[in-house]
Amino acid sequence: MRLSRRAEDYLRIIYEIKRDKGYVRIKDIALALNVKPPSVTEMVHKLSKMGLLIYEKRAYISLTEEGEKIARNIKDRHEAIVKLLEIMEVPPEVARKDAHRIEHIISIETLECIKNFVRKVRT
Amino acid sequence: MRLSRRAEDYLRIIYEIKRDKGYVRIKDIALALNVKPPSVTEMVHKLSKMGLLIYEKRAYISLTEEGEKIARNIKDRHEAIVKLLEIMEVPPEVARKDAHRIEHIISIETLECIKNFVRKVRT
DNA sequence: ACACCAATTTAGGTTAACCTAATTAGGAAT
DNA sequence: ATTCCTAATTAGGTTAACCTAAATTGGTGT
Repeated sequence: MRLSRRAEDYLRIIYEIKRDKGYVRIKDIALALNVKPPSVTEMVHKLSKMGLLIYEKRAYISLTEEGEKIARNIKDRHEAIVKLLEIMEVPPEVARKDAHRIEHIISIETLECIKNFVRKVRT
Repeated sequence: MRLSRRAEDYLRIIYEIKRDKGYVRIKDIALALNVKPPSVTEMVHKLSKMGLLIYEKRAYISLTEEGEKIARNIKDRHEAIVKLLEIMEVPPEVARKDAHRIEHIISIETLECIKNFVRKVRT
């Protein structure tokens, strides 16, 4: 079954917090996504049930292989879009913000075209 | 108050149906957006309360100035994005589909940059 | 005038994602 | 051992956008 945009956000943020901080807790996610802890608990349970992360009550959170794969895929999309927006001279903070929204919704085909385009122009 | 993405979809579709067909009814919108009539009735009431369209029970639907302005703005965004994707050699149907999602979420700044870029490259 | 039909509305769900307020758990400090 | 604090959970809403099933309406044909 297809993941919701929001679920993808959670996975990406968990991946980034892990990378930057070494461990991930409910609070960190809530802070990063600007939501309240109960919302995080709820989503984390859902993702856990889907086999995308491991979570035991009041413990640290870690992504499964599957979950990490998805998170990295989203980041990949993100980076391609940011580069594209940079080429178009969008100011960096705006580019980051917009990329975070666009990353969830473009098709694979479009993503590939963007990557090619960036590669070509970038020489 | 800010419009939801979905509300923008309704406005754009109403605008297009009006242009192509001359009049707009609940059924037409339901068909175009692939939702059931009760959902349309509900949203149309909401948009009517917001002053974006005129609707009396079982009558035709028409946009107000304000509503039409928004609808045209969305279409404007759409076209800019489609052109951009075309430059990147995204197949037309894919471009249209992705543009419909992207049009709702990019910032004005990014939109302006896209327009400039398209203008520049297009020469 | 009546009966029928297609379009619409009403009534009453569902789901995803959020929230607040109140409770519980576990670790640190006295 | 008790207290305290922070983090997390539970319980119980809310909102937006959808749905199905049933009732209503307005126009058409006889």
